[in-house]
Amino acid sequence: MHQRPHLPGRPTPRQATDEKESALSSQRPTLADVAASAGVSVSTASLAFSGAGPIAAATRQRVLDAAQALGYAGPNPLGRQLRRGRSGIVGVIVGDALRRAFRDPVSIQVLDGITSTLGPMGLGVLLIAGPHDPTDPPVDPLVELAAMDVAVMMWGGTTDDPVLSALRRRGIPTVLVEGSRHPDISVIGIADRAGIADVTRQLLGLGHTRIATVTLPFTNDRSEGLVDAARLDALEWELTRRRLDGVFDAGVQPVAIWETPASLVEHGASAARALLAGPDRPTAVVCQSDLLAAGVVLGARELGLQVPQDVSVVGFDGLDLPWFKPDVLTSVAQPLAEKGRAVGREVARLLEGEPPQSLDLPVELVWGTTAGPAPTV
Amino acid sequence: MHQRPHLPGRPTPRQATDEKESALSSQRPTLADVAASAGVSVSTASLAFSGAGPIAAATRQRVLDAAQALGYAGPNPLGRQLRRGRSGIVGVIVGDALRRAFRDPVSIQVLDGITSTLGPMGLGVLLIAGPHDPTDPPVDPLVELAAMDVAVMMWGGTTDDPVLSALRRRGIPTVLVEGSRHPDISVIGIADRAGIADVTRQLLGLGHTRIATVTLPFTNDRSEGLVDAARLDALEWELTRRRLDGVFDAGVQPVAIWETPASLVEHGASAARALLAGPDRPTAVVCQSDLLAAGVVLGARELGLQVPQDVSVVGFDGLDLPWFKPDVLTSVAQPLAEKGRAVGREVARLLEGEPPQSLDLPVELVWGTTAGPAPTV
DNA sequence: CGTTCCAATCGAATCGATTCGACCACTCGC
DNA sequence: GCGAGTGGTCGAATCGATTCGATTGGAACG
Repeated sequence: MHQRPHLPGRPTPRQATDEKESALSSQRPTLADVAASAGVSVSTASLAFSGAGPIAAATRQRVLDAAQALGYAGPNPLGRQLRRGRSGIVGVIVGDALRRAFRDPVSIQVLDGITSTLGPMGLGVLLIAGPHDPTDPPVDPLVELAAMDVAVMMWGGTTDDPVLSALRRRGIPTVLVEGSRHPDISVIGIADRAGIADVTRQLLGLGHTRIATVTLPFTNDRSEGLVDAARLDALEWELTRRRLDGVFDAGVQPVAIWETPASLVEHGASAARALLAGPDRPTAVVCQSDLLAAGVVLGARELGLQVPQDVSVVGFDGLDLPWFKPDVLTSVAQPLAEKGRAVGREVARLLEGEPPQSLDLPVELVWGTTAGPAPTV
Repeated sequence: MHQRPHLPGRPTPRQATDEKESALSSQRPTLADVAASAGVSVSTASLAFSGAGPIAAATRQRVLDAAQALGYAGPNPLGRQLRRGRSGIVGVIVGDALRRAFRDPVSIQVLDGITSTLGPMGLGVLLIAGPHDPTDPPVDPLVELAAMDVAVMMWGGTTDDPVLSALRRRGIPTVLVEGSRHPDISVIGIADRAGIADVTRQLLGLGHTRIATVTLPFTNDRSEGLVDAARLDALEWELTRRRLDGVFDAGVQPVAIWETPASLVEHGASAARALLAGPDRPTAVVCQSDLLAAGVVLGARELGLQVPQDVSVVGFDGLDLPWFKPDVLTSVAQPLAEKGRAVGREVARLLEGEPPQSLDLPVELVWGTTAGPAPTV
């Protein structure tokens, strides 16, 4: 693992200290080389690049020319970072393997909002996968080892999340997206519980009495199926619980609670196949995400049911799904990009040394074509 | 911008050098603090953490205990990185704003392959957006400034890409995904040209004579519509050209070439509306991606056409689109995750100091339900 | 009992920058 | 003509680790 031909990294430590520096200059040039070549001190050369301090235009140009001649592409970020005590990196931990996490447009849009806010601040996003494969270590080594000034956890997770405690141990300020309220941690959330309660009440107003609900995962173990009382007790994910509570808040006792292993169309479809096949099927299904809802609609159609004539379906997120056209999901829309931007702003605040501040964004009911009056039996 | 209350970063530079070190230890502890507290030298303390060298178990434990007591969470990555000359970071530049780039499952799956290969090697992925908004600077500042050991460009781009030259200037080894063959740069590609030629020949064999093709973007300017000779000359993206050449290779002169601004369902749909409305419509459409193909199918259905009875549609990528069920796109499947893994392996090679090595992965024809014999007129 | 050898430990150099305070000419104003 | 002020430059300390070579103590060996 050591004796490779010629690494870009550290070469042999025996540098010709008493030789002419530029003699064996196959190494990458440093600021010191540039300074020497320009005939100025290192500090002056630094000034030429950073612009932090007074410097004569001529000197500056001389340094820049020398840099050009030596093929020096600017100060080494590693040196700068060590000195500054900042890496300029924000670790973003997504709640799953990337290919699964990002099949959900929700994460993508939030991530886009985050990067577009952080970018102009000179911060980069380090992508870290969350816990997924049970054979993996519970926390990605990057969480323990990578340099980051702030961390963002893209899924609220549970309160005693090992990732969260690792970050805490390292003293890395953290922003939770849709987590549970935590005393000294920033949580950027949405009014999902109230939003779900609202849309559920609308369904009640339309005469629905047999209402089922299709939920996001309860825990990391990714199981699928009908939820009984025991399972309900085992619910760990705060997000799932909040949205479920929204249904309860409307005074509804669902005729069925179906847990899915991920927010994906196919899992909505299988939920539909299970829930809507029997004779006493529900007349409305409240889903905790739009992808699930879309899946339920597709599944219902497979069964020969019409939406919304035979069954109403509502989702959550307010996604724009081009392949769903001309139908439009009835859904509780959350401001996805704004959520990302809010995260970005909170990251900035933390970097400034401000205390954590949580925030709840509003949601908005979007009445589409997938929900309507309960069928008259 | 300077006088904030208490930053996590560098505080006041006036440290009590002649004081007791642990006196005003509100600062984060360093390895030196731990060493002092454990009564060993800094080098020994380092050994206790890195395990690189012989150390007595008892000593090691003493250091670890001291660290625990001080709340020292392990060596500061910044110091380590500077010393090692490596940041452990791989910059991945996606070809667009994240929200657009990642609406395409192709990028996501490749990215997943990359991270899952890089992760076990202790490397992290720094996400960098490619050029998208024309008002933005042509290269993201991160490309110029961020610390990275290797860069991956997720879209081949053009040969004289400004991002590529910036990386070159910085001397950062680079891996191109689906780029044009470059002498001293690693390119991980697929046999897309041959694959498209193959599927096009199949269409010929099925009696199709009027074949149109729907392409990926020609340039960064994101225009949409029929391509004339002038526009064909302006084609910059190598990827688009290769797949187009595949059609030509089969001896087909397309009755229409339609350029889309991105690989998205809706752009496929508008292509269909434009291409399939007239009386002399093509009987087959070759699309450069599956999302485009799916869009074409949906668009065709909107026009009242049946697929594949009235028009055959083939795609490229071999995606699994749950919402497209029970239909299955006829497509040229590429090994997406394997592509990502190949990128990861090549990154590893470059880090070892090996010379760049390019690679072409095979594709496989998947015959689905969206292509069939040409309609008998 | 004197060597030899090895494991364990330490000191010091080093990575590549930033930044503070000192210093040196100048110019300006009186 | 002299002190104050200032723009420009430099030296040196510093960030937090890693690592090489030297040193030490004790066990094994002849």
